[in-house]
Amino acid sequence: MDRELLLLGLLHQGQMHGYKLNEFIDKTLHLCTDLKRSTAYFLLDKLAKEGYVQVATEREGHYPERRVYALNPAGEERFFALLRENLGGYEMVRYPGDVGLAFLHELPAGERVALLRERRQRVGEALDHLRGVESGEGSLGLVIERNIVLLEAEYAWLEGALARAPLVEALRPEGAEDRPDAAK
Amino acid sequence: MDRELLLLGLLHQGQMHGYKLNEFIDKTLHLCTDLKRSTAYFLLDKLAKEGYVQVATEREGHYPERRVYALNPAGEERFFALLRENLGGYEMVRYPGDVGLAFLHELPAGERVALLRERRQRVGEALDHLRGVESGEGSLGLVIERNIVLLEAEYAWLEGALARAPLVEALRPEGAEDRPDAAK
DNA sequence: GGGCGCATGTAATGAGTTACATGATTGA
DNA sequence: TCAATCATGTAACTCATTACATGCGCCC
Repeated sequence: MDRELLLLGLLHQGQMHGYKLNEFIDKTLHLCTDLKRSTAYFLLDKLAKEGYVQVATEREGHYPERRVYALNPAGEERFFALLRENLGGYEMVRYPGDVGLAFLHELPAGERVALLRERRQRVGEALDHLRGVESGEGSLGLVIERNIVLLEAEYAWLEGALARAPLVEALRPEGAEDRPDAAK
Repeated sequence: MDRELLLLGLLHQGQMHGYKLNEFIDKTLHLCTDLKRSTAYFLLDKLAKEGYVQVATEREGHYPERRVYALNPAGEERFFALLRENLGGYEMVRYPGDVGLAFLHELPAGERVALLRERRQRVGEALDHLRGVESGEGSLGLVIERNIVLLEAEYAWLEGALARAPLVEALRPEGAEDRPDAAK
């Protein structure tokens, strides 16, 4: 649903053809979505079928024909409905990294520290990258800011976890080997 | 892939049949996964076909037959491989809520504040819920802790955004109405 | 005797991705 | 002339979910 919100939102700023839209998403919105080209084309057609956008074909010079999508009143309404739903709610996100954490105690202390350090490194890289992105227009700055804050929290937590890493030793099931994989 | 890691990890603590496994996931692991019953059964069979787990059927009393899954050496190896991959890496998560934020400027200031407050409320509720969960055994405490930290960061950021909300006014495109939806 | 718990599955559906197909134009 | 850009799409596939089907045992 957030993908449709994204498309409706972009069209709300002004009509556009699919290619331009995809370009814009790839270049400046890769932060808040990973919507793929084919999916965008598909969803645009879907939105057209559902009566939220009007389609017109145009051509410039001898380039291939373009399908230009524009929001109609129903689409406008839908946009604001989805926007309000999105902003007013919060759905808990699942971090795949949590699964690994849940089994951290299965590894020997040395490796635990090494792997968490590696993760911290990756988080640091992502953070550096994000800090290098300039905010652009609209509320995009908010999105960047929020992601930075969240990554910083992630980083800080990893720091703390690393500092306490040896203490987690106590959590290991008794009788566990120090190199469980080498036990073959 | 993290779903398979989860199953392998659970089986690493000891053999189990599907029903028990699902029960455990529903009861104590709903924090780090949303793996569904059918999916678990399916994946267990898949892991068996791929040669990572052995299956045996047993029955207790006159209850339905159970399929008991147990890790074999290949599965053990796979578990540690996936675990290392998971812990050592970090993949950027996409928050659906970011899409809404990216279009925040399309709403009148009053509504922006109201909606962000609502979101903050939801985050607060999730936080309260998480704080009430006791950590249990293994490294599960880490997962809970991390999720609390991240939610706190989310909450704090929303506080900040709310405090600055009127300032975002300047970001709105010139000529925008104050109630864009009512403009019909 | 009726409903819940035990225990496993299948079938249909959906959302999204990957890979592929097409064909003209522009620039090196 | 070779590659990249412009522009759109289809088909096959993966992954996961929902809903449904089954059937015995246990307890009230």
